[in-house]
Amino acid sequence: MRLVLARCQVDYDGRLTAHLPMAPRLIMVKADGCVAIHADGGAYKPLNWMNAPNRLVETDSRWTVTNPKGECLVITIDEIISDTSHELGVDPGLRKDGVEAHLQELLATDPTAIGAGFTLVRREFPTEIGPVDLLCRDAAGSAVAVEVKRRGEIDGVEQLARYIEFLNRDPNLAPVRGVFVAQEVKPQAKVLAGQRHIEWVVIDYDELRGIESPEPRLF
Amino acid sequence: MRLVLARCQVDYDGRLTAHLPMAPRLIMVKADGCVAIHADGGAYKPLNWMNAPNRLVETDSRWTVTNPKGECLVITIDEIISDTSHELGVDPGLRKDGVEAHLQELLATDPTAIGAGFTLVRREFPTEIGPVDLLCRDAAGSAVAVEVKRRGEIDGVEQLARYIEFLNRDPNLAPVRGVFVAQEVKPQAKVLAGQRHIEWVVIDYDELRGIESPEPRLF
DNA sequence: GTGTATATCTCGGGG
DNA sequence: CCCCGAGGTATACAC
Repeated sequence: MRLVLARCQVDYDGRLTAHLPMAPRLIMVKADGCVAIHADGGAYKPLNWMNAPNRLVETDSRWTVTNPKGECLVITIDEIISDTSHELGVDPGLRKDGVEAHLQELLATDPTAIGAGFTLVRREFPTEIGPVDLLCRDAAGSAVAVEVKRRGEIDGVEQLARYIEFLNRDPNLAPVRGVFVAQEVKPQAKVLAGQRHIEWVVIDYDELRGIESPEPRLF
Repeated sequence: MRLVLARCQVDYDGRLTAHLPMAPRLIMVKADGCVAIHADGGAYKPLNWMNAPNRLVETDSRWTVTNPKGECLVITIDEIISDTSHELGVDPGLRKDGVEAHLQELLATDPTAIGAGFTLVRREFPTEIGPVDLLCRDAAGSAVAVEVKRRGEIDGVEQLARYIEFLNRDPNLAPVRGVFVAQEVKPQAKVLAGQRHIEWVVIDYDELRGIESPEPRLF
């Protein structure tokens, strides 16, 4: 990883055009050739960047980064404050927990958290337009399509509505209920769900995890 | 901006839990207090990060970053390879051009670029499920909901269809036409638009800009 | 490669 | 403050 602190101006021309006036910034060049320009604020986003793969041509005062898609980043350097390189090696990678997949897994194990008497038919139940997260049967034996999200927004409701539309073509399933399950359901999503006759359930991830794998107790 | 190259292990507990095993990485601490951990690949995303505002407590071998939302990042440091700080000052900021907002603005100024005889009723016309980009009247006086995108994809058509569905409940507006406007409309979006009885128009951003603010000519 | 769904999305605007 | 939509979204994964 090469770290260059420099007073520089940056011009990007590609999916849009963008311009950064001359100022001191950090230029990061990583082992895979990608380039990012960071200001001294905002953890996440670089001001400008070019992802790998790309080609970096460097002269004294001008770096030109081009990629196969025809995008181009030009860094005009006024003054280099510091220029260092370090060998870091390949990162062993990140382990995550708590994402949607895990939520779906927990609900598959115990569908009663979605509705009393619910039983699981299948996870990732296939339809023509993609798999439904969970297909269940309710206490009365009716089919229920379940869409699981961490944050329930409007497009998730739309997605579930499409699945239900296709599932209802199967006479063995129709009529299919729809339940939208999330840790949080946005107001607009609730409105649209109402319109589409889709029910929604808010579940607590920590609680669900607690029920599924209760803390071992001494007594 | 402080740049620390170190062999470190990182544990995040907040919106999810995540773990990075011990390895050499770059730790970036910016002037606003935010922290980002970068590996030597992938321009854009840090492996782990904490956005401002937050509090950094530092001992020899352990940095603890906490924020008001209760998220927590712990960096366990095995060995510091390099630790430098630089004063960069506030960045003058990025100028962008070509984005959707500007497109919408141009079309609001001259809705005839969407359809002959079109007049603007309102930009960001509110509905229960969010604002429509433009509400117009066509030459015959019928209401037209317009969705503006840079790249017209399937979800943009869905979005417009939803708006129309809600607008049609208003007897002063119904029946509402829908026009999907973009610099480029993907084939799938065209197919769905056809199904939903939504028209689509491809507009040329440069041309539109030329019409709105023509180049001064010498003759 | 294209298309789809997710993200600790981030970021900015409007109520 | 929350809610919502855009992003040069990036990124992973299926087909």
